[in-house]
Amino acid sequence: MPRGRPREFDTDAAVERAMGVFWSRGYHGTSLPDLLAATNLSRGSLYAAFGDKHGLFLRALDRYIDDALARTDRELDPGKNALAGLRSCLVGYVDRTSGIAGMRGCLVVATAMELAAHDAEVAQRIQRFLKGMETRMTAALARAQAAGELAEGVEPATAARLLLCLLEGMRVVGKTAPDRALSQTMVETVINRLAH
Amino acid sequence: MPRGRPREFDTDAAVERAMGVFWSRGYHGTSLPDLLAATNLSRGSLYAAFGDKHGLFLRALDRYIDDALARTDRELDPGKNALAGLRSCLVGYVDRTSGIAGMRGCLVVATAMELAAHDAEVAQRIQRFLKGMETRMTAALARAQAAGELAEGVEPATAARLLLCLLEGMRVVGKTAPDRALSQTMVETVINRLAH
DNA sequence: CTATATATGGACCATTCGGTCGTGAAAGAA
DNA sequence: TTCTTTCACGACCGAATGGTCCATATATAG
Repeated sequence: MPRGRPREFDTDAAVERAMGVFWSRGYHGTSLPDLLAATNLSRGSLYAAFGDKHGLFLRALDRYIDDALARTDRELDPGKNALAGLRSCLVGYVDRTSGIAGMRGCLVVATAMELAAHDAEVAQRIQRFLKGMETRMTAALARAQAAGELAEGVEPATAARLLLCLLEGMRVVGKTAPDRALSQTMVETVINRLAH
Repeated sequence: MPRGRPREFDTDAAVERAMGVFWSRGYHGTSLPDLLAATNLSRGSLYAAFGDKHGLFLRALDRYIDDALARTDRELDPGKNALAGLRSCLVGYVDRTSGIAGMRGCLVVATAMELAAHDAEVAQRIQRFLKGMETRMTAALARAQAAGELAEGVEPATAARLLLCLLEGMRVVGKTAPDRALSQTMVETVINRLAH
């Protein structure tokens, strides 16, 4: 059994707060003082717990990706209707890419554009997220197809890639053009075209 | 008539080289020495010509956007068939988001994610690009519809927003998942669904 | 109690940041 | 020629960067 003073701060909470800072400022745009203020940690504690800025960033990115994939798993729960799940997934993105929420953007997309080309550890995580989303949507579309709910000639893999690009594109467009109504009808149109 | 030594360096060429650096490293990831090396300018010359780093960045961003919109104008030339123009536009994005080219990414998308939320001058330019792309595609779709080439129930404005999100999403996905074949069939599928 | 382990806060480090300035060379216009 | 303008080079600036270290306080285990 370990002796001595136990860890007093909540590591997960610190990661979550750091995630918020990286999310709104980007990796290079976030300074150590920014992170110290957000986490309420001292320099020594932060470096002892996470190694360095990059290590903390990876932790935050992992956290973000885990959350996003878990939410998608909930929305595309195989127990529920597949098409309804995809619809709620898309509608969720409409919410997250409209108005103020839309301007917050997406940590994965921002990180992909900022670091993926020069940072293999980051690139691998981005790939994990994108592949994860794509396979989940492919599976949901396949279930919809098996249930006879898909329109003629709709290939699950192809449609999943389309939805993936659509979702990530919404995050980009949502950064400055939060036209909620048009996004909403766009998503409905896509779903209606996919379904029969 | 002006007297004295004439300007010896090509301002536009310097902007273009700076654009390349910002493109691959991002705004915060690009240092003054990076820009000096890329442009072959001295510190004094660069500041005299562009004011500061931010000013040079805006010039580079404007240049990038102008180029992109001009290319789209060429592809969606009203003199040609509208649907064929849209197809070549999408195919061009497949090229630009696959393999090595895909990993280069897009300056507009990267800038939107990195700076748009905190920089009004940047946000306005991102909006100019997105609006410009959307209106051009809306117009092309309207021409296709007028020519009776569009499938039943396809609304130009809605479809244009869909294509806009699709294209920007391809830039994101292309950063790490350069699956050319799937992108290609996805684009073909979309066009075929749009057309009758 | 003592020993151990973990926190804090801040001093401190070398490096790099964006930005300013002055000197001197170079070249066209008068 | 002489004047004027623009360039390159590099020293220089204060501030901020990411990162290390240490003295101290505190709380638990033995």
